Amino acid sequence: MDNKALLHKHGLRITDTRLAVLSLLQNSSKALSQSDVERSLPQQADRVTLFRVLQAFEDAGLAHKVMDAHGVARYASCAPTCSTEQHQDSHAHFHCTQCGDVYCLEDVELPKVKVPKGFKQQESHLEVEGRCAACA
Amino acid sequence: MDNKALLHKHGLRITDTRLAVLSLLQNSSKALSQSDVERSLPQQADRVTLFRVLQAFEDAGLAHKVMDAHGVARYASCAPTCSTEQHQDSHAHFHCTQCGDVYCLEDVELPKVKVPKGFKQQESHLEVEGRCAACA
DNA sequence: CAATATTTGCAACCGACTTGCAAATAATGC
DNA sequence: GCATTATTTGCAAGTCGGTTGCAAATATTG
Repeated sequence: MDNKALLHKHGLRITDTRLAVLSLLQNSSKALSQSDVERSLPQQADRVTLFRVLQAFEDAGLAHKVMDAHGVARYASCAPTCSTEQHQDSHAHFHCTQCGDVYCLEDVELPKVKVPKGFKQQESHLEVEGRCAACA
Repeated sequence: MDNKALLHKHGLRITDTRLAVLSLLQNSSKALSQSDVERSLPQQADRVTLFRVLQAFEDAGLAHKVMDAHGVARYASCAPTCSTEQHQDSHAHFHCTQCGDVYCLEDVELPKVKVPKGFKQQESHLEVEGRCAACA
């Protein structure tokens, strides 16, 4: 399925910016921040637009958001099984504490955890911190 | 050991603000953001001072920092075994995606993870997301 | 109590995030 | 293809957390 169909399937209108951001995410090995996207985008687009595009992707289940070590949001394209209702996101992430880059790691089996009474568990991920190859 | 001695042991001068922030962290079941601290502090203190106090605590191994679901730094007092060189922080945290509160969970055994060549692993923690009792 | 090193408060700045609103544009039906 | 409608975009502007430089206040030491 091409990306136009993918956008349509998730109820989003097809625009140049959305198509470009979507392929950017799909072709990246790392999770990208909004300013990463802004810098790498072939065309130029307003920051607010990029903010809303990424937000729309997350809401639509096209991307998920992960906070980097500096508290900045980064986005990575979702597995095809993600939907609006249920993000499939139980993998592990590596966070470089120096440059802030976030990498998806191989899937690992996460331990089950007890939460206090009344708490609702949704998803969980393992966060590994350290230095990436470039910063180590 | 009282908190004055604790500060001294970690190489920090004893000030009213530091003592107050330290007990605040020790008596909280949740990790506190800088503005949480500012609001809960019996005395008033400049936000820059609180920023630096929390930063000093982290550097000294008196508190650790964890990012909440909104990318805001939150601090929790360290186990007595923490030091400047090595934070003991392999437990799990619960992040409420609505109010942003962060709770420490019981210790769990974390799975070992392979990281790409050249990457240096430092610490890792399990992040469980969902809604806390108040928000669910 | 004096000398010194640290800590504090203030002003000020940065970057990420966010909203309201009007203009531009994609989708829909004819 | 064209008009209508609902969405998306860009701009202005504001919020908030994080951060630094510097001078005044304060803790420690002898």
